Amino acid sequence: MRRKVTLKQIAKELDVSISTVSKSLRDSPEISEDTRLKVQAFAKLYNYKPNNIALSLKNKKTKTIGIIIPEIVHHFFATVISGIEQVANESGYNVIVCLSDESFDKEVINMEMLANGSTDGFIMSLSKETQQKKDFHHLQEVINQGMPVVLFDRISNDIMCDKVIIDDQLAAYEATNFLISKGLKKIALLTTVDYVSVGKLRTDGYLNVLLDHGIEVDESLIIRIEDTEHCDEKINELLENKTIDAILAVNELFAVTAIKLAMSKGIKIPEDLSVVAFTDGIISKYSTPTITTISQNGIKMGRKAAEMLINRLELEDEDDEHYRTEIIETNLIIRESTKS
Amino acid sequence: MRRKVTLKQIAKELDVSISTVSKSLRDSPEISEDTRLKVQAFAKLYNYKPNNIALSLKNKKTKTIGIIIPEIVHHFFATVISGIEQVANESGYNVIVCLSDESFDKEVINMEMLANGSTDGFIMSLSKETQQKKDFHHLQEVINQGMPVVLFDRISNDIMCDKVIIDDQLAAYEATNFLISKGLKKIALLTTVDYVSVGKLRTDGYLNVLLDHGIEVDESLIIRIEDTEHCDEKINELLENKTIDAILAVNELFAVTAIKLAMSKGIKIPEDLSVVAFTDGIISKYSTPTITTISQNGIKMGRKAAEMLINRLELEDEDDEHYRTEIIETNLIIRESTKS
DNA sequence: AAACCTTTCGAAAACGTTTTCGTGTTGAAA
DNA sequence: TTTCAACACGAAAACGTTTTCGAAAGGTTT
Repeated sequence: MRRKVTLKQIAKELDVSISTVSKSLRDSPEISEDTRLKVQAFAKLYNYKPNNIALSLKNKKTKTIGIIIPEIVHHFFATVISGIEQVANESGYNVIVCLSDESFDKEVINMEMLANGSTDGFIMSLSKETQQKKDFHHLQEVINQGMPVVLFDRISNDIMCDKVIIDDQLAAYEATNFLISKGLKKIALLTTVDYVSVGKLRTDGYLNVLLDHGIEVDESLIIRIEDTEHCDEKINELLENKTIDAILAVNELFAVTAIKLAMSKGIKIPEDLSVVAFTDGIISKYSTPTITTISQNGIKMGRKAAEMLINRLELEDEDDEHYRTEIIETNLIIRESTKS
Repeated sequence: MRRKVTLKQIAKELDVSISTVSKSLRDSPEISEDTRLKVQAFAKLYNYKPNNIALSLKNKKTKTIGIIIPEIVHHFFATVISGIEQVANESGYNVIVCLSDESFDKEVINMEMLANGSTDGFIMSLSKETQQKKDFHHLQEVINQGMPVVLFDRISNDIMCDKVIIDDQLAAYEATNFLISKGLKKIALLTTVDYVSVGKLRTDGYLNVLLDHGIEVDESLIIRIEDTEHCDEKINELLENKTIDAILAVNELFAVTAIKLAMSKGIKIPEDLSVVAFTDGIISKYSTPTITTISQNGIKMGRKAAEMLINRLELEDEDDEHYRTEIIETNLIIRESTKS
């Protein structure tokens, strides 16, 4: 068990000062070639690598990005992390991941843990509970301390910081418009409860397009699903009591569940019922039929978020109070679940 | 912008020494109640929290676990991280995630980065390239330095450390046995190239069960798929040239692809062809038909790995050279893709 | 020989903690 | 009054770096 070697140990071995060793390894011109080479050779032999913690303490920079997301077992969030990690890696940053499990308290705890020196900044997506409570003091605190924060997907307009989102409202509008253009009129919406920011926006887009086409909104076609447990039940209710042409679902799970239930009732997809879902993930690509989706490029979202954060970290301009909101374009990926 | 307050600042404000402040906050009996309360009140007012980096440097412990996995956009790995994070969180540890992208070099770089003080130990799953090259010097180095390492899923017997796996061979044996018990004989195997440890083991299990039942092994029924690009092609070839009863696939993707291709050829599942897949993920649960799988509980695997690592970290027994290999039980989840 | 410059190195501070040890003050016991 | 313990606090080291500044040694210029 050969423990890591430090500058001090090298200095002692070679009978020089710590400063000399440090300078030698950083190729300082202050040091004669003789000693420089000697030190470098010795350091290489013992595989010296500077201690990151000591560097962090000295430089007041950790080269680490904190990511706080509701959950990781969710394809979209996994792709975002992947995107973040890509550009973080390119710039010599590490990422430390914390999960809030959709809990406000866990979000706060994690944030406070990481804020005490562990990271240089945050990239996060708000938990459901946080969005519901509208309590953002933990974010505000961190921002006030001068740590940059980038929010993505589940954001809040109450927080002044950089953001990266998709235009949920527009995407919902266009997707619904696509269905209407196929001659479909009775379009149901499977969405979440309104306090989830993206659910609300997608619902708004759906409502707007109906309005613009002079289609009367039938509130009973809008199903707000709180938790996935009651998903089946509520969708069943819809399918049995209403005759509908099409479904817009705010996520893959709602869509695939609806398709399965419909097919089991003898409803043909897409002949009798067209389905479009948000979030282009694994399920849509591999289910039968494959599902037409609104792509929500998580990789790109993660990359952009990381770029914005690192940009702010490297810019020592301190307080550039000009926050940006980047919008990642979506596009409709047409597959088998919609009429052609 | 109110920066974080330090002991030194509090000491200056209150006109006491740094030590007094530190001791007061840690409720040391050395300090009089007067000053103790005064300091604590002041600290609370300014929301003092000790700096993690400074603590790490002092204690030579970071309370951070390094996770290095091939990729995160993969349901199984995401669940493992989730499991790790659960117990890490319970014990006050953070996790820092690095992705190797199946590349040996990235694995080495990430490991060296984290090994220089950033983490107390590692939990990892080897990249394909690493398993192919059989070069584990980076792992050995870290272990020699006294940092504990726990390998999961993609492991190597050449490395002496704690491990947590499923019994791939047994699971493959039992799954194939299940197919045979349904009267199926011509069972194809969709597997990976042999250097992927789990692929090899699953193949072995498949071979053993055929041997035990006196079924002749038809090498042309064993399809070794290197990259997912040629997946379709190779499976098509199999379906067209051979008549088979059943398929055992070493992952969900191979299984769902095979099912789709088979159905497009008019082959009925499960009447004409039964399919069993390794890794119980999202796809199997939501595809049509749903797929019978061998559950590989990622959460449990992650939890166990984290427990083993933290155990070693907290045990200051130093070198307990007695390494364990934990086996997570699997079970067959029977769904629609197999005959009943 | 005096003054000065260059080269080469070391001492020390700094980052923010914790902890050991020393020390001054007070009160009580001798 | 002296002695001693208890109490309350501060100085300093330590963790591992980097960097500023000072200084010794040697050589060069007047």
